[in-house]
Amino acid sequence: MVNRFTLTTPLYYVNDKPHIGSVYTTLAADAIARWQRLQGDQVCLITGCDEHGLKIQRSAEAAGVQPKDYVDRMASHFARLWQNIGISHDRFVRTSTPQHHKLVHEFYGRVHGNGHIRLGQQRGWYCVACEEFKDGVAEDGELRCPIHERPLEWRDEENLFFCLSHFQEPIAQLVQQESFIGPASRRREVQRFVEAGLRDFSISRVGLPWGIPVPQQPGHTFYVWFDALLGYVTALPEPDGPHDLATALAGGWPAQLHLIGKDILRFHGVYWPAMLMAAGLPLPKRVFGHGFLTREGRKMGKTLGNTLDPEAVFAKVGVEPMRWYLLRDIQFGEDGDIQQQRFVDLVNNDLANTMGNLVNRTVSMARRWFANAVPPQGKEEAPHPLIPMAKETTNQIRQCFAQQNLQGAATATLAFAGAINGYLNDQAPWSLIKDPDRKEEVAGVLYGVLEATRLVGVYLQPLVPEFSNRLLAQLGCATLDSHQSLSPGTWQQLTTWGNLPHGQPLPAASPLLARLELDGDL
RNA sequence: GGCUCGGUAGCUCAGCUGGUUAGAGCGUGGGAUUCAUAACCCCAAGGUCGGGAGUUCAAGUCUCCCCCGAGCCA
Repeated sequence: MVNRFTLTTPLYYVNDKPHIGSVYTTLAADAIARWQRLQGDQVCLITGCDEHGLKIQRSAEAAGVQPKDYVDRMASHFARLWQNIGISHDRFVRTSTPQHHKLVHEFYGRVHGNGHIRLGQQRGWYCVACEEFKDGVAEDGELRCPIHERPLEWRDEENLFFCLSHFQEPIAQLVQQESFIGPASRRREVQRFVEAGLRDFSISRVGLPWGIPVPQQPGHTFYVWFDALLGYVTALPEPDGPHDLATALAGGWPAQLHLIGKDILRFHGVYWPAMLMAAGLPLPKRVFGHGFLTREGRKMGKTLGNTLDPEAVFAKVGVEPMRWYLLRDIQFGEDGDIQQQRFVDLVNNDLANTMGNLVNRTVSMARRWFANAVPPQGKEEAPHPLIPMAKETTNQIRQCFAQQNLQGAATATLAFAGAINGYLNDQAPWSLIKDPDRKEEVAGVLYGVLEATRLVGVYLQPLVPEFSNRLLAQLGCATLDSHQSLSPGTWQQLTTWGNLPHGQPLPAASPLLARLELDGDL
């Protein structure tokens, strides 16, 4: 019985091309997905695009194209980027597809049938950029959205409302569970929001053609959020199979994990589970809201002109260095600052020096003194001194991934590599080898170091898969494909000491990663 | 205005239920070494733990007030 693990990134709003924040979420999700596959889980990593709403309709108008053409183009930017940087998603869902429409209708039918939809009047100031009604902004006569600093638009229209208030109690209980919202610091915020009392929210708009029509309500289309969240479910059925709720549910629902930015925590931690309750569907197990990225201490934004264009960054420094930097240096969940100098320092220190050079020096010695192959283990008088730390590291990494602590997994691996380097220096096989009588001892030392290094390569697979595979290949080992599920138990085997066969040929050493020399800005 | 989370070495941060000389990584300075990608290893300098008051035998760690930053809600 295989374990299923469905996880999602947000469905990115295609108002614009992908930005570094979306890349960050997606890289993290990819790392977790790869980890679960390595554990033998049947993983479904869902990403995609959210393509409806007034903002998109207007962007399309501004660009002088039909909304559908506009979103097609934007969605292709996302799809291509994920392809280019090796994201291992299993589904790429788009909310403007007929399959999605069908599912939204079916879902709405259930919620409506269960008595959680009512008609009401929505009056107020609306921010198109947020796609939300704002209240309490009319203090100084300046009717601007506090977030977008754009003028608000007055609305007075008949809307359908989702009766969020029906779920006050169950939602309060849900967000009280420690495991439901992570990290803990953000759970409290949501709790307070719920305690303040849940109010029904409108789920339809009138006069907005670019949206999914509401059944039996001519002129109404669904509010983007109501339709977008359902994309997670739409994504599940096989692309060429039937698209209905039953199939979707059987295909991996509920999700184990929704990975999102902290800005949309409320939608995922409150509105979404209530919607699912209203339809009588199972709830996701966990919602994790990570922090935002700044650059050199400042918010990134078009007005400041300090945004990082993902395509340009990856073209300049490659995927794996940026991936390592983001996952290793930023505590997942907290805000993080991208600093160019630190990026270069860490990539060079960690990837090129500590780990890359470790492989390089080790393989060189083994090849030189042991006929281009892995030496024998030598006399087995006592267990190898690196074994306890190897076991400890294996455990740490498992615990870290279970809590979305990607930084912890990265630094545990790094610490192990550091210990191997230290051990190597203490043993100084390059000195021992000068005494022909001690060659067997040297063999033991080098075998242990090569084997420990192999473990480093295995540990790195979910974090930096390409680098990991170059490392493993340098040791003559089979590479890993973390785009596919391993059979259960394989990870256990991979992380068992002694897996490296002696006599295995070692290819000539070449640097795993060249040190970065950045001139100019990222 | 209410609430939440932060303010610890130059930088990014660890420090659980209060208890020996406050830790790590990066950066900086020095040493050692040559197997290796001027890499690796070792050592050192550097902090009145935002400010103030209090509780306690003892506070970065608890209480109160204030200042600064980020955010949520009004």
